[in-house]
Amino acid sequence: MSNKPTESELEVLKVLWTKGPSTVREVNDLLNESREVGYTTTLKIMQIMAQKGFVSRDESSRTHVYSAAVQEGDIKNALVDRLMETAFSGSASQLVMQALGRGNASKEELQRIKELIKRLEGGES
Amino acid sequence: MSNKPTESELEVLKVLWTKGPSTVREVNDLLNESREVGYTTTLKIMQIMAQKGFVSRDESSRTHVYSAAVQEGDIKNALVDRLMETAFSGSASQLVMQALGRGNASKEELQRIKELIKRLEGGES
DNA sequence: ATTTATTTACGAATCTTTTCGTAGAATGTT
DNA sequence: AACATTCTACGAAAAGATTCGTAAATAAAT
Repeated sequence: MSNKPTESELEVLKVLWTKGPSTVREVNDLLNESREVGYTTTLKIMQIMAQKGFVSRDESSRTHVYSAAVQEGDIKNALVDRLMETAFSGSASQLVMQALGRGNASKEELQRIKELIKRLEGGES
Repeated sequence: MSNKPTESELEVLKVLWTKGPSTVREVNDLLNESREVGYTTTLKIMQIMAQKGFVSRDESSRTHVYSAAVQEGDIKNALVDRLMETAFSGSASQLVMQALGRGNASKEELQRIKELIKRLEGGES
C-alpha cells in the first residue's frame, strides 16, 4: 500500500474506481476495449495487487470479486507528488504552469481553478 | 527520442539541463550527492541515452562530454501529458486541482498561476 | 620506463514488470 | 455421463531497467 502502483496496476484501479467491485473477466473485457490483454495477464496482475494490498477480494464464490482497497485521491496525490518531485523539483506551481500551458483547459475548468485558488488564498476577493 | 526517459535517465537529464554539457564523472559526482551510484552505472545509462537520442556527446577528447539533446520543456510536457492521460483521463484541470490541493504552493506561486490563467483567458475569443 | 589512475566499452547479473502457458478445480452444456 | 467452458493458481518466459565487474586504452604520476 505504501508503494506506488505500476502502469498496469493503475489501469486496473481506474476500472475498479469507476465500475466498482468487479471480476477479473469484467476488468479484462474493459481493458481489451483499449488494448489487447490476455485474461491470465489481467488475472495475474490483480492477484499481485491483492498481495500488495491495492485491492481486496471476495472469494466466497468461485469467481472472485475484486474491490479497490486504496482511495482514488490518495493514489493520485502520490502520483502528482512523485511527478512534482522527480521532474519539477517539488514545485507545485511549476507543475501547474506546465499543465495549464498545454492549453487543453476549458473556460469552465479555468474558472474552477480560479475559485480553488481563491479558497487557498483565504477567501478574500 | 520518441519514448519517454526512465527514472534514471530523467535524473541525468536534470543535471545536464541545469549544469549544461558535462562529463560522466561530473554527472556521477552530482548524483552521488543525493544517492549512491556507481560510476559505470552512470556511464552505462548515459551511453544508453546517447543511443536513444536523449543526449549527444562530444568524443573529440578521451573524456566525452555529454549534452542534453531533448528540450526540458518538451520532456516535462510529455511527462505531464502522460500523467494527465493515465491518471486524470486527460483533464488538465483535474491534475491542476490535485496538485494545488497538495497545499505546498506559496502566495507568490498562486499569484503567478493566476496571471497565467488571465493570459489564457484573454488570449482567445 | 614503470606504475597508477581514469575512462570507455562490453557483457552479464539482478530486479521489476508484463505476459502467457499449463494444470487442476468448478461450473455449464449436450 | 461425457464434453466443453470458465476460473484460479503456479511458474516461468519475455521484456525493460538498473547495477556492476572486468578488460582495454589513454593519460597522469613517480
